Amino acid sequence: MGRNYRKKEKVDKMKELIIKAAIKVYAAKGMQGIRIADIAKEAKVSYGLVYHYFKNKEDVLNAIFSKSINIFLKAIENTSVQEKSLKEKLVSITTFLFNACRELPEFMYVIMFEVIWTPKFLETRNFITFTKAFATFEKILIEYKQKGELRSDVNTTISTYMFFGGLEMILTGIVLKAIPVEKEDVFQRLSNTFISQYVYGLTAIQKA
Amino acid sequence: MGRNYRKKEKVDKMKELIIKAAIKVYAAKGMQGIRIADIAKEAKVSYGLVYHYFKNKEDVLNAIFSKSINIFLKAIENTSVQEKSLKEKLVSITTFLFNACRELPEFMYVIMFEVIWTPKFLETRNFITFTKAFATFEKILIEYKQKGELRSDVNTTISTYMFFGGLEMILTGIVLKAIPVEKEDVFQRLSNTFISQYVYGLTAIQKA
Amino acid sequence: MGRNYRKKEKVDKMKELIIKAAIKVYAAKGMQGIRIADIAKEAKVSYGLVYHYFKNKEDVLNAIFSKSINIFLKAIENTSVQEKSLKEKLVSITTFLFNACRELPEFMYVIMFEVIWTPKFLETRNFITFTKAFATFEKILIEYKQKGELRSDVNTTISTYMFFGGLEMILTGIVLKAIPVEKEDVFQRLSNTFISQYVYGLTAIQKA
Amino acid sequence: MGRNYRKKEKVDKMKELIIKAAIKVYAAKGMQGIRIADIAKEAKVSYGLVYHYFKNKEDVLNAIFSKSINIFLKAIENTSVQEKSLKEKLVSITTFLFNACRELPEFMYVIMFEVIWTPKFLETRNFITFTKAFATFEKILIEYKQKGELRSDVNTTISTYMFFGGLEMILTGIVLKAIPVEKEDVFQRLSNTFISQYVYGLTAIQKA
DNA sequence: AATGAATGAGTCTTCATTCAT
DNA sequence: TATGAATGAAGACTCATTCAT
Repeated sequence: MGRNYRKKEKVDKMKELIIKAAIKVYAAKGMQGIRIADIAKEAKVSYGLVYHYFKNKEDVLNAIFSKSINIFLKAIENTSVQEKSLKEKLVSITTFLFNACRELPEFMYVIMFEVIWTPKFLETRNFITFTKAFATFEKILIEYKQKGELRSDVNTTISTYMFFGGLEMILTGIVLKAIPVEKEDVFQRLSNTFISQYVYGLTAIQKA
Repeated sequence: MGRNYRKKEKVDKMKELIIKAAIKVYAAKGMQGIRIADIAKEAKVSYGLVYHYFKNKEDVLNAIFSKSINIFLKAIENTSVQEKSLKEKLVSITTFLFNACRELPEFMYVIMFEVIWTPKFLETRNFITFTKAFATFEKILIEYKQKGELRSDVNTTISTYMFFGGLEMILTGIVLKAIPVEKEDVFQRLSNTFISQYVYGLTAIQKA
Repeated sequence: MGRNYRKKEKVDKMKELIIKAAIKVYAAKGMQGIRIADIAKEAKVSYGLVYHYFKNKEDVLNAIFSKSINIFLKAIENTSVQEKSLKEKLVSITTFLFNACRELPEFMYVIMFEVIWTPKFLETRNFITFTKAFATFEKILIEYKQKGELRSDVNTTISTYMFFGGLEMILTGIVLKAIPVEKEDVFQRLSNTFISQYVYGLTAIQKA
Repeated sequence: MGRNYRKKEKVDKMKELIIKAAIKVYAAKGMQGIRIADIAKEAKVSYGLVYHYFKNKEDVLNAIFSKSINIFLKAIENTSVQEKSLKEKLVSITTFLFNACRELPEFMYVIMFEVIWTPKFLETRNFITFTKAFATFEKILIEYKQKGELRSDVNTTISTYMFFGGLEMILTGIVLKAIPVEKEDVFQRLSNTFISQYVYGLTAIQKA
């Protein structure tokens, strides 16, 4: 049992190694450009070895996605269970993702870019995973709407899509350097600005 | 001259035919799956002919993008010159894109999905095209902010990204049927809901 | 009859035009690189027209060869019938080819380079044409050998091959600019040197 | 180290195998006709493997040339360092090439035919390689000319070109069976005849 | 476990040739 | 006669995947 445990640990470590390399390649070359040979090179193993740990290329791609999406899911799920005001929850998610964008840009790249929208992926459980994340978020909105803290005409589904869509686009802008981020504190300010705009939209009382 | 005119017309017609076919294939199979042979089949021409009108595969891909992105750009540019209230302008753009989504779903697919975010494209002028569209939109916001119609702490850049990000995500949801649209009038309602949420965010006076 | 004559004249003129263009392309790109489209472009006609005047590509290639080789053959045949000393005859041929090399470098290129040695051509009558040229030259040597003007151990076949081989290599050197020819008169000197070496050999001290 | 040595040995052996096959195909079909698929078939490997050992077709072609030309270069270089009379040196080179022609006809084919004269090759270092070979040979002539053993009006450059041009043409004639060689000893006689003609020229009665 | 040699299906791309106008 | 649009066979090249060592 101890031996098997060790073995499994080794396997996981190798898988991890390969996935990390794969994500790097992915971020650099995109869905089209990703090649098993490049992943192996990046991971400094032979490409034959990749097939020891993964069934085939699609299996690697799925692993990339799973690994990346989990960061994203964790951010939302952790938030939803903590007792906080709506704004605090949004700040929590947003901050998490902004930080991830700074610290794990490659992972964010994967989340934001192609994998998500590739037809192949849309047909599989990956899309379902994403849908779940959206649903988890929407539950938060629904809860606060029922409490009467949101305008009654807010459509929680639309608002959910706007949240992630807006956030994704901003993060994209940052990753692509279309939105410049010279200093560390700019992240904080961008995050605040985003949330203000979003929350006002949800809660505001129409100007008379 | 008349002859040359006719000829150019014919060439354009053929290019159009091939691009349309390419977009269909693209929407169906994605960036990875697109093959010259399929495009030719879809267009009901030989694949040799594709090379008569386009230099190579990348050239076709660029044409797909140009054609698609233009729909998007037109919507924004037309709007910016017309004299309307901010909300009217947003309605104009949004309505246009919602309609496009219904009437030309394949084009919208291309705009929203992979092409945009493929590393190759991000390196080229395509990203610049996008950036321009964003800048055009931001000008509208800046104008109204200067008129004092927006909250003073609105960051027009962030708001621009939120507009397109949110809109894109909703349209994506619709295209992927994650957001159901049974009846025609639902489009109108979704559009209104989106704009309300967005405009309140921009203009609202904080609840006391 | 007059009409047909005119017509034939026109056809020949067009064929000539195309062959000349073909030779240029050939000299520039070699056997591998030659394309009907390039020939047509060089001749400033449509590539469809090439097929009016030639059955197919091979037909054009054969025409290139025939046209080029004829220059070569003429030089030898004209010489052989004129009453001259051996050396005069050799001078005549050599001078002619040196001049051709200067005035029609592209034709010489074709003669000297690939066409001749391409397996396809070696199988056809082209090789025979060449063999005939050699035989014509050898007859001259045989004649003078019988007159006792050549050493008795001269092998006329070998000497024939040496003549054309040596001459070809020198012309090649000139065409490829490995042998520099700054001034016009260098041609004459090279020609003389070649013939001296051919007729008298290398050695300073003559056998008694 | 032992392992790496073995590995490199294996790689070289495979490259050798493929080049040999390529030369055979080349000799049979010429520059135009050579196809990776045929090389692979001839070598009894998959064509994918050819790309394992060579970057692309051109790389294979270059290898063919390098391999072939080396035989030729060795013959000249070895000769130049050995202390012998001029005639002995010429015999040495000639004999070597005549033997090569008999024993490795395909290599000789490559040396003599297309590769050398293909524009692509003429632009690259291949032509330089050839030029070097010629220069090496010319040095021998220069040396003997300075010793006063050659006629003072001998142009060593021209004589060099004549040597290789003549030799090449004879070997070509043999390879193409235009010069018949029924028995082994004919080679020797041809070789002697060639050298005599080269050294002593054609003429029976020497100029005083 | 690890390597990378070997395979070959899948695609892009070129270009000779045909044919409608 | 002249054009060039249209065709598709041919071949280079890539790369996921297998397998012997």
